Amino acid sequence: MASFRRAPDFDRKADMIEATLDCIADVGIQATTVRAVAARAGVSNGLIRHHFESKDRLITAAYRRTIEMMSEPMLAVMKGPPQPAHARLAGFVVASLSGPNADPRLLSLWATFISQIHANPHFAREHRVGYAAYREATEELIADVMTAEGRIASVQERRRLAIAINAVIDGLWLEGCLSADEIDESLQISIGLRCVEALLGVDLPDVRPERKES
Amino acid sequence: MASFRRAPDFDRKADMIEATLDCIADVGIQATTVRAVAARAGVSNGLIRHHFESKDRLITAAYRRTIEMMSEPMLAVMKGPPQPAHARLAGFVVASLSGPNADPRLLSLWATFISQIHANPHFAREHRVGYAAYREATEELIADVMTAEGRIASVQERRRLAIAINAVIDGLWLEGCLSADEIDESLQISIGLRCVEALLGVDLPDVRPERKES
DNA sequence: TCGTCAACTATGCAATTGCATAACTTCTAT
DNA sequence: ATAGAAGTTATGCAATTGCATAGTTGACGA
Repeated sequence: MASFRRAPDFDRKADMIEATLDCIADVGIQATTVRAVAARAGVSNGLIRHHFESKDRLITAAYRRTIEMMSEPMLAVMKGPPQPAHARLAGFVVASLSGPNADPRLLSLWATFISQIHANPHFAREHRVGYAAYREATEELIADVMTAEGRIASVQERRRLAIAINAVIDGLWLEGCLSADEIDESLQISIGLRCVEALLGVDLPDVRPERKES
Repeated sequence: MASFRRAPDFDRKADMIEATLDCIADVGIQATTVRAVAARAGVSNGLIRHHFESKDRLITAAYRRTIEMMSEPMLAVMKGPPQPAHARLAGFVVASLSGPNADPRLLSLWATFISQIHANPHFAREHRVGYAAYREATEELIADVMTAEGRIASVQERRRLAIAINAVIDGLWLEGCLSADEIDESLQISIGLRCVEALLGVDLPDVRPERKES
């Protein structure tokens, strides 16, 4: 029979998940069949079934990976080098609206999963968990800024602000991805920063998006 | 053969589009087959093919209908009774975040189509046209407010503001629909109004969401 | 009344799809 | 070495799906 090479070092499961995401982003969820994913991953279709209990599990894994990608800016800010609170918040805004996050491909993926949230309990779970963590992190950022300002915000107030700020960032991200060819990225960023400043009643430092290492 | 009733009065094509939307919102785009739609519409599956050139056309028609629904608040404000500019803008914000627009079902539909925009040229077209009209209307609202304030905004400035305001509203809408059971609608509205005020540097009148006639 | 056209149903088919199964290959522990 | 476990391929099947086709029914003008 045909020969093959094993891939014990780099995880082939991750390859398949990546192929799934490519497939969904390129041709949509409907055309994302087990065979199509297998072809992209360069493996036989049987192998997918070997690594994933079912197609649904594969797609769910792809969703989890998407959430992971989208949470990266937040994680980078939270776990990065210590910074003043204001700079951290500004950095979060910038990272959310530029770099890998500003990719239309990511929007396609996100929209695909969001659209199925209420039709697929697995998705609903992944979403709930991911979003809660996201909002809590935002609340923490806000609380730090408030503390640095010498102000005190109640729990409700912090939550309200977190909702508002997340909404603004999400909306700008959405618009930026949807018309990536028309809308200037740095414009989105400055709008985002200005909105956050207005919502919190603070001044944020001018942060430039980091240049990616080539 | 089985008997049937003709429906010349009310448009059966619209019925099928509605059934398609129900189907997509309920069970997702993948489970939205011609047969499933036909069953929901209470017709034979052959009839769908009779009225629509292909399944793709049916889905595209459903997308157009969705855009139509989402544009309704804007249309209502633009074509409604004459109001002061500030009230019109406020009314637009409120209508966008409450009433039929705050329905999670609408989010599912929107996300479904958005996710396929770049995989389906028909969708891309529908989206581009619909969104351009939407942003232009927002720009008009903004220009009117500026005029009423005795201020003058350049074309670039108006466009920038329209992008920002649309982003804020979209983001709040998104968040509201995604966690409709956790987030208070009137809170979203007040956040939206406050953001718009901050972005434009104006005060908006306090507008309550209109009670729908029962 | 009757013919004719559009609305509508019923049925079938070729292609696709998720999944199962069996066979083969590589790796690793002993 | 060697056996067994795990990775991998190839193949097949039952179910589904979009679409085509043929036939049936109702509306309506002449």
